[in-house]
Amino acid sequence: MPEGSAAAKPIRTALSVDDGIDFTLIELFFFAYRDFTSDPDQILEEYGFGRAHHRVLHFVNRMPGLTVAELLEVLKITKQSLARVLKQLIDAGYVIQVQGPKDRRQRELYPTAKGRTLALDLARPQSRRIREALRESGPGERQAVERFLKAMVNPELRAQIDHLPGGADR
Amino acid sequence: MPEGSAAAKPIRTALSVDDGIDFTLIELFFFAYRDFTSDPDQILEEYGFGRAHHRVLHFVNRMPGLTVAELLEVLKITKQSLARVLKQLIDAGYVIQVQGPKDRRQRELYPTAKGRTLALDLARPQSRRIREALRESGPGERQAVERFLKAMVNPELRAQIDHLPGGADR
DNA sequence: CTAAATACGTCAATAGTGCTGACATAAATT
DNA sequence: AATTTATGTCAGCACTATTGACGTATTTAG
Repeated sequence: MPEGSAAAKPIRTALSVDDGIDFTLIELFFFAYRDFTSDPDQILEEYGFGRAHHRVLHFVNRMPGLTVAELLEVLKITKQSLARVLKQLIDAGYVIQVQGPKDRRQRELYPTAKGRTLALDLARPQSRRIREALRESGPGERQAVERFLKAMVNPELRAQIDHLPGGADR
Repeated sequence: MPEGSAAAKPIRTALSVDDGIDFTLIELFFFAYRDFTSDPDQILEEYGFGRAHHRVLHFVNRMPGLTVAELLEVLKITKQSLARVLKQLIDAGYVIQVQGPKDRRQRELYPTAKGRTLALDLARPQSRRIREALRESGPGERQAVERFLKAMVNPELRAQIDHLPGGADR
């Protein structure tokens, strides 16, 4: 028997749904998300920002006054990862920090008018894409998609999502 | 009037669905995709591989014999981005190159047995997550999700998706 | 048959985003 | 007064992606 890498033979048959894996949804999810994020990516490029800036700006607009620690919890990144991105958004005037009223160690994060505008500009094409994807589909389809996506999220995080304003609860 | 960044005031109201944007699905899509990719990420770490390796290995298994140019077309990345990742997969014995039978400049890419096994190991938890998300949902829900995700993909790319084996057509 | 185009590989530099570890400061808590 | 907490920051590293440039083998066109 050939041991090691010397004589590995090519497998010529394609992996398919017959192998018991849901490749259809796995791949659709990949392609759909890629195109979904390409909309804001184009706009961000003009500002010299990336996806990380988008996410921070998004949640600061959706949860104004959240603290740095809360933002880290939502994004599930480290404070060092957040630091650069947040500093750039603050320096460029899209986000402001306000000292916490009760605990003065905390920095509450708020969007500026400029930050609010950009957040909306970034969200609009994504919302449009969703709207068009749901056009000519019954009301049940939207509910089905919502239920599915929520069920794809780790259970521990679903509660967090429900607390967003006008968000996934309703 | 304050000009510039000096006196920007914090906006304290939250952006919500009332602003005409579908934040519900935007955020669900974000959280769902993040958790969806976290499953294989854990396995990849043990191998010293990243998401880029996963994508290459995935499509080589789904479309055995595809050329480098075709792979670039599917992934929409540059050959320089692919190079390192592909070389590592080849050196580690997960993928083999075979000279094209008609055009000898081409390199057809095939998985090895080892590559096939890893691809399946990576796909399994993702497929399981999808299956559980669709549990206790009627057959219409799956179809609704499939239609939605496909409609989220840029129109030019939908044809490509339909050509995957046992894939998004049927 | 020679010249141009094509498929692929590779070197070098850069950007964006994430990580760990270490250390500092101010404010709250014990 | 000592400790913990919330935040900031410095330094270094990893992964993935980019552009630009150049080289080689092979195919195609003139």
